[in-house]
Amino acid sequence: MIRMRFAPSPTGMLHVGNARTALFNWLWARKNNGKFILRIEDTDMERSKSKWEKAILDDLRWLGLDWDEGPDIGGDYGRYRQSERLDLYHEYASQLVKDDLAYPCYCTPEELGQKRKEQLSRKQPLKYDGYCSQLTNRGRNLFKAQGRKPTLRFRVDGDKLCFKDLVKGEMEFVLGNLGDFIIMRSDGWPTYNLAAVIDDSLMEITHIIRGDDHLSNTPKQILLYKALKLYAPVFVHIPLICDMHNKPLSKRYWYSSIVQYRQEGYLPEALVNYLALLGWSPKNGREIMGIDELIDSFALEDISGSAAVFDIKKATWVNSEYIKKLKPDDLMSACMPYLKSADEYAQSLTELEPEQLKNMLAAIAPGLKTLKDVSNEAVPYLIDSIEGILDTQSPSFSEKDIEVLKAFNEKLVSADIFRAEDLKIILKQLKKETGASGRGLYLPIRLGITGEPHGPELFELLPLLGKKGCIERLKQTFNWLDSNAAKV
RNA sequence: GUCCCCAUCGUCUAGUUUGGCUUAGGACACCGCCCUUUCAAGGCGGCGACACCGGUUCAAAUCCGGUUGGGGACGCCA
Repeated sequence: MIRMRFAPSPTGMLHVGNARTALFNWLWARKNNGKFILRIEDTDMERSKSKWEKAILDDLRWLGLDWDEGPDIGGDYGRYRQSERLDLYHEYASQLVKDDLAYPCYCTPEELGQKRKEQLSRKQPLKYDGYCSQLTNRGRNLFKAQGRKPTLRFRVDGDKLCFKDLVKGEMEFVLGNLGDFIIMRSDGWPTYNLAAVIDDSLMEITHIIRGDDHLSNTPKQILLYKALKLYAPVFVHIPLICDMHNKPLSKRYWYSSIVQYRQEGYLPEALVNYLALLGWSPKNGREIMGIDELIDSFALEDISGSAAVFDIKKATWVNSEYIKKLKPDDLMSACMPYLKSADEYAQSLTELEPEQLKNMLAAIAPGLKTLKDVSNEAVPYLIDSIEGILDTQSPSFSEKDIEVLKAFNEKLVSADIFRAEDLKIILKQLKKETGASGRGLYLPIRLGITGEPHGPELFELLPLLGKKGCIERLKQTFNWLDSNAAKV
């Protein structure tokens, strides 16, 4: 049974990088009919907040990355918050002390900082000098008498350590430049390395897919697995995601946290699709892939070894592809929240007849990059009054344009029915009578009816507005022109 | 300072394991054309890369060494 995990620390929003890590783990679990476990690594009491845990869970759900075991639903492998597993860490840590594989260290953070500074200025490798590893009982008692609370350090022993990483290949680390490291804090809480090792082993995690910033932690962890006689998982270190300056993605950019994508109108399936393409690509070269296809073609051997730059333009393109594929009903319900939270124009759309709104949205869908665009794209075509738009857009009409508009208005008034075919005939006649064609014909009509120079196909739009709607809008435009004579 | 990772178009990448099939393929972006008697959408096309130096070889993007560049780790963060 393949058991994968995602183990975020609740110290902030779910980021794009973490989301991709979660996704890869999830994909591998689902592909192998394995389990996907969510574990909260909240051993940093200072920074961990339950509101962040909640936010992360929300984002994962939104992305569609569901878990089989986790803090909210439990599971057969015990508690899923590290803060609730303290007894386990103590148990294993005291075992290490008993075996003399770990020892109490009384150095204070200040002293350690000082030592580090000196090593740096002497251009020496940065590592713990092992001072407390030599401590006699008397020395220990002396520190205790001072009221110092010790940390626990793991004794690093041996000359080198090898392991295989599924992406990076055979790894070899020289242990000589690794100092004894802290596994238990002076306040009795474990550090990341200890807690993660114990949990991954007890939870029988088979593969760990994580960012390659953890690559140099891995030797420490393997040392711990060995010392604790615990089973170690397979390591898969994936490259980081960078911004356009080639720095690991930071919160500096709005698009680095997942929650932003909800607000900006990205579809979760689209984001998942794009994220999957960052550092991985399928053998067949396909790019737009639904979740099932993603699961089907995902393979660890196709993960790239080099860092990827997050390209918001491509992410947006993927999103627009997904919007185009939406069925009218789904499109409408997907757009609704964005219409409701937009300005009053957009809100008035939500009161339209569902059928009419659906048709309108379908007409503008091909031009949407994000769902949020819907308010900008749709409003000008759907509201009854375009006076506000005319005031803000202030389109300019030539004399010829106005002539065309007036002629168009007359044709409309005398038109029997008004469908796309009727419109075509009307325009044909208009062209003949006014001599206007192409841009000279279409643009004034678009402006006169919508106030905007861009928008969906007129042949779809105008029939939806209806004869009455078009005439009403033209009337508004004529009025606007009269009161803005200077602009004509 | 020490250790580790990475290096193909502006970006994501294919090709690298098993050297020739590659005038290095695809996608985004950009540009142009076509379609639609408009914009967008759509179709077609263009631009555009093997970081550098050496070695091995009949042959190297592909193997080896070095250089440079970028990133990571060295924390009582994860």
